[in-house]
Amino acid sequence: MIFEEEEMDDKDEYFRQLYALNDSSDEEEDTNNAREILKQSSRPPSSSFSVSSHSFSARRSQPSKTLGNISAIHRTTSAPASSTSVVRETPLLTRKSSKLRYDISTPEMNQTFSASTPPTLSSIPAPAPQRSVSTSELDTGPKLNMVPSAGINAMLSKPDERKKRKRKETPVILVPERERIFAGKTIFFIPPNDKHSVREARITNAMKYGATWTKKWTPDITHIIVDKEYKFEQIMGMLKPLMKTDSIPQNIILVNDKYTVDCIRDKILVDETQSRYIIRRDVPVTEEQEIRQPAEPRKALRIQRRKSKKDQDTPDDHTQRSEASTQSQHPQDQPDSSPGVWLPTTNAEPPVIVESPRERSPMLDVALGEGSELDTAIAEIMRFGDLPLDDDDDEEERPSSSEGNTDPDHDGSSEEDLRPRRRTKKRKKFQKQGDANSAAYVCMTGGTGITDETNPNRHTIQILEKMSKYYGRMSDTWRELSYRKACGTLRKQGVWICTFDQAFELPFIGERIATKIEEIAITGHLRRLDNAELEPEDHLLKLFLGIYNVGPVEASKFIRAGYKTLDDLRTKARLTKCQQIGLDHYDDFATRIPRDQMTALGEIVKAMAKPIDPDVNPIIGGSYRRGAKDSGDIDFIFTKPGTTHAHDLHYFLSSLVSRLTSTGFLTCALATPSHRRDDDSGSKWHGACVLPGNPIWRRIDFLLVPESEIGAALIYFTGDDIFNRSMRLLASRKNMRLNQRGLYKDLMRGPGRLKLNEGELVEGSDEKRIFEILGVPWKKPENRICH
DNA sequence: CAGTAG
DNA sequence: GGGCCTTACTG
DNA sequence: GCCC
Repeated sequence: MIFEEEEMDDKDEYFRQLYALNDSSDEEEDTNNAREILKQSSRPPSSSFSVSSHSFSARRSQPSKTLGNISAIHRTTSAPASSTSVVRETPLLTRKSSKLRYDISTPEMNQTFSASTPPTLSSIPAPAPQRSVSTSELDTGPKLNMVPSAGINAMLSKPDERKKRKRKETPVILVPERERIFAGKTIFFIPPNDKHSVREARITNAMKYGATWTKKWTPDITHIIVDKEYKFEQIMGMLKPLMKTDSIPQNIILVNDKYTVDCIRDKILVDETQSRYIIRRDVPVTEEQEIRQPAEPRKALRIQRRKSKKDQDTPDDHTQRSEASTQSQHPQDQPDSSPGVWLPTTNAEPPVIVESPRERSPMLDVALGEGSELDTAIAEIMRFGDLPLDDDDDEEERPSSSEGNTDPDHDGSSEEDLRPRRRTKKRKKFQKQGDANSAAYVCMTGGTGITDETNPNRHTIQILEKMSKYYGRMSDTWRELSYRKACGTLRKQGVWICTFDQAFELPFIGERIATKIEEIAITGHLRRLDNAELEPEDHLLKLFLGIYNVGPVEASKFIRAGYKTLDDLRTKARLTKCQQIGLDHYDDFATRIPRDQMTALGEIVKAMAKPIDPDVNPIIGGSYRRGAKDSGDIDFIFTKPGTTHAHDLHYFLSSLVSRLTSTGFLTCALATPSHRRDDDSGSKWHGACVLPGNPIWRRIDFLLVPESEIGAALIYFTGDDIFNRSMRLLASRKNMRLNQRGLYKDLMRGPGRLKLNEGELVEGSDEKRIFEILGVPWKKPENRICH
């Protein structure tokens, strides 16, 4: 499988070509594709909600930090396995190892990659690239075809420009032609991506042995290889929309993930009808039974938990109920119409797992360390798969796993295995010190810089965000908050979260949201939301809430008053001045500001500020500082060296406002420091502005910040608000207080965190110091996106 | 004070 | 069972 | 809704 010495020169180019192929099938595409599949499933397989990956929870619930799990890796690496000694799984191990910078025992591979593997951080997508994914792109998505040797030879003859492309994938090295057992075979993997390290290895291996890997449904598919956690019904739910038939064509071999491994081991296309390759069916359960068919005792607790609380909801219990009812579908609803053809033995018992040591279990654990470690860790996990592939044999590895613990918490390791599931895990994993559990503070982990465009969970996030907004409209503050936090968690995941178990393990995702995540992953949408947005009042609420200075209370009043349109409000409703403006420019304020316009607005203000006081330093905060590609409004922070009070800058603000107003840049004032309290509190100015040549009014905020408070102010006005709130909560748990002016210590709080004194100012001017003092790993603005 | 916004 | 950020401004 |  390794090239001869004389071929080495060409190898780089060969790799380059392969990389090109791999790259083109990167991230967004395959996850998108995967989702497309699910999305097209008009009706989720009834069993879908009972599918869970036990293996996953099993592995995930182990407290060890996989990234630090050296021993496990080595063990696997050095244990060639009895039954699987065949295939060289080295690519996987090598890949992991190189990423993790562990030395491993595969010299030739090492030499190939250790030097060229880019630093982990470089694999984080740039914050702002706007890579839009079009469906056409998907449809025409390149297909990896490693088969034609002529093409390969052609590739091999271009040794130049080898450095142009960054290597990010393990190259596929074809075995000698006669050994290519999969030559001419086109394989469709489920899930149709290589985001999971083990699946990736499987795909790579298959390609090494001549397979063509396709991510989209094509007529020439010969094999479908399914990850073992998928049940038959679930697969059919995914495939039917693709195939446009109710059954899998007879010429297609559908088998589980053992198949390719065995084929490669035996160097032959093994008999696919063996029971060990059969995709399991869901064991039918009665309605009364737990939806998630417990297959392991470990699950018992969760089941109990799921059953337990049937809510004390007030605002939306009707929908809650409907939601619950829709969930209890019966697996047997699912028509057994599914084809028997490809299933050699219908309803065969799940094959006994014979295999033992396979590829090492993927490192799915979100090792959320702290400090710079965090980003590295996140970068690491981003490469790994989205689904558990291993189970069964994971258990044994556990003890050793817990030793290679890179996590900051060294305490309480005793309880880990006793504590069932995530209680243990979440706490262990994120806990940092006694008083402040990091899991509760998003600010500890921040964002990853994974952009919306490339995030494998972006579709889920979109829907959950809609849920959040829906609850916001319903004035259900806390559910709104919960959903936003859950979105923040998902946003940080580099892998597609598509099962309940996966989701449930994550911070801020409880059973209810986890259930929804799975539903979204499988069906592509959320019935709860579909219903919610059908509510007639919701439409109006959404409409009225779009008005600046109209919140849930006002909007509800409008609705109760019988207003149906914005025109109704214009003509009939009594509005405040600000609301009037908000209404007049309803569409304007709803329009996002592209980043280049943000910059342009910034230049105008800066140009105006300069002559007033060249020492004043204008900073654009908000989402712009976080690197957003567009923003809802523009925030300016004005600070000046030597200042200690906002008052020191009042002259500047009034001059600036007056000048900008006279040029027509500022179009109105919405909230300005009225000196009703004549302390120097008036430090902010809200209004609207226009970019010359553009009629759209934009919301603009000015904030005066003395130099002594600039650090705290930057934090505050950079946000995002979830990040801020979490940071402040963390501060308060440490008997401190964080606001836009500074970080204060020795704060006394009474019952209900009631503030008893002001506390003593510890830091206000240095943004990083505030992070430090709070024990929060420094986050660049673009990594503070938490909602 | 409630409501809204940041 | 209770907390869930904190401050500023408006009317 | 999640977390303690």
